[in-house]
Amino acid sequence: MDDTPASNFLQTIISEDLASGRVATVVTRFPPEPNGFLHIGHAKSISVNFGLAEANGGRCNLRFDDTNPEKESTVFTEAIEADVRWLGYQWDGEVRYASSYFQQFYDWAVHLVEQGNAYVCDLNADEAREYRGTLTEPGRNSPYRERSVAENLDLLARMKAGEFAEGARVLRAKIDMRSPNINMRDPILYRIRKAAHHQTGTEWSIYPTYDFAHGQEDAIEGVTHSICTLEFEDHRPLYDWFLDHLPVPSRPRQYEFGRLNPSYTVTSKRKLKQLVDEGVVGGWDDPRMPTISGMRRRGYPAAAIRRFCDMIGTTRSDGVVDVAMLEFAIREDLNENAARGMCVLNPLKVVLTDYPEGKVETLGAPRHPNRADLGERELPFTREIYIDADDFREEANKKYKRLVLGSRVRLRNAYVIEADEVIRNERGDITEIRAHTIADTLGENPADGVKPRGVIHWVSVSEGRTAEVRLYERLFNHASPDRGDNAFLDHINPESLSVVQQAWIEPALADAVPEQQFQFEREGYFVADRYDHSVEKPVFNKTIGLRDTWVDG
RNA sequence: UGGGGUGUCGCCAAGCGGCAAGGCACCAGGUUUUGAUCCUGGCAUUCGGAGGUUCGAAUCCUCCCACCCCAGCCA
Repeated sequence: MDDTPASNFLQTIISEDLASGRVATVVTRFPPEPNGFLHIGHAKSISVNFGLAEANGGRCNLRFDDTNPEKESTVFTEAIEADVRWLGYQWDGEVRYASSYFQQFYDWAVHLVEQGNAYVCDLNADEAREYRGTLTEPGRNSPYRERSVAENLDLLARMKAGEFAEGARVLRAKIDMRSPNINMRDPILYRIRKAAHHQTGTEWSIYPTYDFAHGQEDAIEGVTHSICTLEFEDHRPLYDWFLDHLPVPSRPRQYEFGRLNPSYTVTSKRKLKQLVDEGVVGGWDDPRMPTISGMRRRGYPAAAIRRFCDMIGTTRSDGVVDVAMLEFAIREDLNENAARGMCVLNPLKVVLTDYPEGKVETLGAPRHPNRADLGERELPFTREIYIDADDFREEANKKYKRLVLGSRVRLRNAYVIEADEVIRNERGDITEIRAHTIADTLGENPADGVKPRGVIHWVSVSEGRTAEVRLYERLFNHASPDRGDNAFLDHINPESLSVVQQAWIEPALADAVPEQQFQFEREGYFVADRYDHSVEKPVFNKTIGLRDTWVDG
């Protein structure tokens, strides 16, 4: 895709490391905790980590940071692996698990204790908080801080053996309770958890914290550049402290970049879960969700998501990225690759009075206006057709480029027609339009020089098929729904989903395969639903509308 | 009032002492059997603010301001 690595501060660092010989081969890693579904923010992290490795001839690992058994499960590890693969990336070797290093971590904890750099603390959570101090006040030493090495070793072994209740004791590093960086105030290394772990079962009753695990995981795997988001910046001194005090096999370095915050959406796991739990959306992969599986179901091409991640760059500043940029990337990809078809969402029947009853004329139409390689499709034309009700007016000004009584419009890929008459029901609603074709207008302009006002799409009444079409709009009607705590639910767009039960599609569209993407001409991009679509019962999801610059109605 | 960060066009973002890239959005034209695409042009005398250094500053120095992160036995 890209021949030159994107210019950003991380690439600059890597280039220097490679040039100086500090690093021979770049190794990065994408380290999600398997406690939820991946979202657009993770896509950015994936793009950064895999992208940097790829651009520099290195490797990238997929590693599950599974240090907290209570919230994790294999349904998430499986979903995450699928998402990463779908995005188009392949990790180096086997999937890694922090949990497979548990014994090593424990040995290192013993090492720390032996060196006098860690101790078992009996303070409970509330007491520990109190001793920790505040942002502006230093903390105080735990009364258990000066236990002997022997006692600490004994207590740690018994913690591991499961002798103590959850919360009864923890293992802490002995650093500095007066440090202005709260992470350095004797951070917790191990806590007691009796929960079963999805990988290690009941083997362990103590589990390492993120801080005591992450840098060592990187060191074990030979990760050279450990890239995370800005909120971990304060943890870097601790990350380095462990590497300084442990006999680790390599020396990784941590770098941080600014998290991706797209407008009109939320990315906090808690809030996404709330949307699912409260039934605001249909599930984690609802097409309106910013999850990778949601975007996939919505029809966003993986390549467009990757392109978007490249477009926005990688920096240390935090800001809100306009979703218009994501939308641009999606349209750019789909415009290039999606086959065209016609679908009438709001049907209005047109009878071509001069056209023979029962005649079916098979017209050919290109699948793509400027990609001959995609070939043609057959397009049956008949006396009765459907057009969209929005494409007809009894009268209109010159700017209305659709069908108007007494004037002409081109039927896309077919004839120019002229509307003659409107048929109404008892209530006065228009139920049908009578029109006639203009002779010899297949691929030709009318011989009399009277040009049609515009071009509209259509579907044959007898040859067309019906489909369910799900129309999606933004889930939120506020650019920053994430602000505030629960206020985000007040910004839900009540019209984020509307379903057209019986739209009319041209027959060629019924052959669609799940996840196949199309442009329904003049309407937008649509995808055959990954789960619900079938040839017998076609179901399409609206991915995104066409860019619309029509100003006057 | 502790520590760590960030501030360049509406949004994202290059730039790293030599005279403000690019993309998105927007606006104006052209082409067009999709009001799409495509093409052309426009869009920061100014870089959070104020001082200073220098022939020359978005880039260096000083002070100030705004915003973000940190007080889970979460990651």
